[in-house]
Amino acid sequence: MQRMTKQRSAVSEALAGLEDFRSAQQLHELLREHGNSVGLATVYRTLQALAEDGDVDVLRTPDGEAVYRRCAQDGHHHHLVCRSCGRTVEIEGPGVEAWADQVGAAQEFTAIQHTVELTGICSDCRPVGR
Amino acid sequence: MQRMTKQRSAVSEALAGLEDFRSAQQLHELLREHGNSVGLATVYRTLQALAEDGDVDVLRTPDGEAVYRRCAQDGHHHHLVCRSCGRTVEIEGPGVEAWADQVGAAQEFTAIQHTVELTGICSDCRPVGR
DNA sequence: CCTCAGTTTGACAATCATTCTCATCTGAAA
DNA sequence: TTTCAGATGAGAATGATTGTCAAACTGAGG
Repeated sequence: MQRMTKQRSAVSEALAGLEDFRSAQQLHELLREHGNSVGLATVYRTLQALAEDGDVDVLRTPDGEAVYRRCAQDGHHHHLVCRSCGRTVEIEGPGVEAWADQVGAAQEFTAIQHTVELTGICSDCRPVGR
Repeated sequence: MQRMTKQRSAVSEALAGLEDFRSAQQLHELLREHGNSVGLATVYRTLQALAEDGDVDVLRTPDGEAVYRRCAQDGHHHHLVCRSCGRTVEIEGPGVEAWADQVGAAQEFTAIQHTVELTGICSDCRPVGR
């Protein structure tokens, strides 16, 4: 059974106060700074549990680090990340959702989940003069 | 300047003979089995170089391992993977490609790249009786 | 074919995120 | 308050990936 411990709520609260993705290590550091000393292993365990319950989204940075963010209350969406400066824009994919379910059904797959991430070069990073 | 060495061509050849994604470790093992003894570090370096040149695609497995595949000559496509047994189906996303470019352009991003992966439970793994 | 400089290689050490271990602690039900 | 299964944390362990550096190799010239 899941218990409500101070460290578990501390992690949840930290996530609640953030808009974007953070790594387990960053969250751990953040908690320490705020006086909430929580073990690194516990941060990992808690994030894992939250991810399983669908309370947080997980994705991988290009270098393989896992980053977490509380599930957007404002609905499911995806990201467009600048490969140069890391600027992130949240986007919605009305068509993509439907497409994913449709494709899955056509292959006789159920419980379809999808990962869609876009990367590009943002206007600020585009070489000047063009 | 890039030189052509036997290990470099060995890696390329190994990739040429494969359809799906393999990790650096798997490729390393594969090469050893075929008598092409190549250092693990070299496999990593070569794959990195190939990825930079856009000759291979890289993506991350859910547990963070990097997997590589030669760039599909047969056109860009995505995967639908069974979360239970790992069975993989290749799928095409006519609409998704267009959607990605469109969304990117709307945000003033250029050189858009996208990652789209679907997971689900395949018919073989679905609980019987329903 | 022979030489030479700059590359590349490979064995092994070093990183680094994440997971495991296990003794100790704690929430919450009775 | 008692009780104990679930939870914690310090540190070890794991495993992929990268760094190190002397030795081997490639390719251009001669």
